[in-house]
Amino acid sequence: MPELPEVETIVRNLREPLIGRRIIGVYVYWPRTVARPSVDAITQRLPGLRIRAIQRRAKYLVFELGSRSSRQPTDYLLIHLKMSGRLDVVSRKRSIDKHDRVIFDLDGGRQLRFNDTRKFGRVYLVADPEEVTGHLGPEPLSEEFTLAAFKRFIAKRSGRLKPLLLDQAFIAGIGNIYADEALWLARLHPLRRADSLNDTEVRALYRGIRAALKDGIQRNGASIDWVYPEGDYQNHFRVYDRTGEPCRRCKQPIQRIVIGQRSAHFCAHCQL
DNA sequence: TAAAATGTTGGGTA
DNA sequence: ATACCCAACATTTT
Repeated sequence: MPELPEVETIVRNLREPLIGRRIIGVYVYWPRTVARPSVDAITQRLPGLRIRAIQRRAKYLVFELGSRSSRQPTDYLLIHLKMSGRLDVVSRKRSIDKHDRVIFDLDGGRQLRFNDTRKFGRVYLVADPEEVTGHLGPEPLSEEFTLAAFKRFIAKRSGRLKPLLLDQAFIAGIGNIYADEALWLARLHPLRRADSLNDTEVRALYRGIRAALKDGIQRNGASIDWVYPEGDYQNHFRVYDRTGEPCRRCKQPIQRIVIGQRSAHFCAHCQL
């Protein structure tokens, strides 16, 4: 479900209740949710570790864990929510939900519950987050992601823009909503070829990507269903989920086509 | 009922 | 190596 802005919002909201808490137990209800090292390993290794910091890399949540003696090597718990993953901090007295997959029991009486209807989400316990995130492209909102850097990356590609934006090895964190929104902002058609863009269009795409993601974060992400309730960006979509509705620039109806097994929404009149 | 859903990966083809 | 298609993962909602 969530893309970069939603995960960023989730991370910001989890810091207050979780940082400083100690994990005292782990319960796994759907073993395949534990990607690595194994169910046995996480249930044995996590208890006793304290949550030192929570960061985001692309769509991954990265929990930095440490024990009391700070000389011990740090462990990292990574969580990818995929399509329907949710993280709830609740009292341990709360009844277990049908879709709770992994529960982290914390000191202080509360629990972090990884709830995931479709079971696509995964947790990883690793010594180095790069083991999981090493293949990802640059963070689009980082300082290193300059226009000059973007020009270098896109110069190596030739495919259609929509799948390219969804390619996490090209840029990390963009999903179906923000890809469509970025292309509308850039006035570029989702089927345009990366190697057909002139300098002005590359710059427009760079700005569109950053603007869409920043706008999403500012509005706490997008909430389309029960999975992620706290956002407001869904009320500001320009194209996503607006098939047939008027383009906010030219009033022509928004089109929906399928590209690479995913829906793409765009304005055929002002995206060329 | 069929289709679609904010995601990723692996296999096969060209 | 890159591009692109399909299937798989699994469940709920429209």
